[in-house]
Amino acid sequence: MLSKKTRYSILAMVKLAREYNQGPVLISTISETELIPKKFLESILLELKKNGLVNSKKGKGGGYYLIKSPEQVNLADLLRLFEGAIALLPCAAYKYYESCGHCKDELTCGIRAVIKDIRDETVRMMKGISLADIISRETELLKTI
Amino acid sequence: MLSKKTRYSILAMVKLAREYNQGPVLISTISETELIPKKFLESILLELKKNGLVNSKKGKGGGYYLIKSPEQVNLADLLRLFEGAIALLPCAAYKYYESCGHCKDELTCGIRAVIKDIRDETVRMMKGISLADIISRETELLKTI
DNA sequence: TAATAGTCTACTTAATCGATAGATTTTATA
DNA sequence: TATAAAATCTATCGATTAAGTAGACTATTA
Repeated sequence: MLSKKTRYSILAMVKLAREYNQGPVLISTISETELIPKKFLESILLELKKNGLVNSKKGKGGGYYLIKSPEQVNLADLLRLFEGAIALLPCAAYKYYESCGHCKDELTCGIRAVIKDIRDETVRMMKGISLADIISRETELLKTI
Repeated sequence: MLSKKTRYSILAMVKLAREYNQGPVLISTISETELIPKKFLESILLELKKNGLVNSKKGKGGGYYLIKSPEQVNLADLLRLFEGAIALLPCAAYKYYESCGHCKDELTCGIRAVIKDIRDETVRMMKGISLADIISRETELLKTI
């Protein structure tokens, strides 16, 4: 289950994607439309900025905006930022690898092997989902009503 | 990332699967071979028992053993027991559904839609992985050395 | 009737999550 | 150039959960 922090970051990024190329969006606007506690959102946006996903403008007319286009931001990058590894076990992780310390030999560990399979498929799927995909999915679903 | 509890439960279940039909296995044996703190393991095994995955025998010659065959126990069941929902968001969960409280309409929420896709595929994979699969995977890997 | 082995109740400790408060810095514009 | 608007920084807080421990109790079997 994703942490609130990760959820809020997805909500905020989708919101910024909807306003892409329409100037900066206020923290308080995001906070109000997405129902995210403002102070908490502030720290999330700062972290997103530190990691090069968004940029900000201070002062009047300021706010936050996407650096890359909605097509270029995928779920895998976003999740890794706040959740760390995508794999279910550290020994099966790619970017956050750690030994599990339980099996005798990692290379022949059956548990690691199957968890790695799951991770590979999950990462493949997540990399294939961009902010633009989420938005277009939304408009598709609206048509079906 | 899986909790220690879930990891230990997988390790313990795979161990019991290896000893399937060879009589009960002592808690202390599992604790020692799998490097799991004994007292912690006790509570995990009790929970597995309460949920009908294992059974136990008290007194001399006692211990724990699998109720179902290693082919019949899959990762999805095991994970759900200790982690709760497999989905990354409660609104995308099947067995542990909860509203997220952020979108206006769940049925047209793009985030929920893509997270649900990921969940469906994850569950499909996990259901396809049994304790027997993990063990046979291990023997396969041993051949490649 | 001992020894064995699982069961139950109750803590504890540390870490993490989610959130808030308030002071500070930067910037646009009137 | 003063002022209002916004982001930024520092600090802290309470609640919850994760992980693990201690010890008494109960059931079984040789």
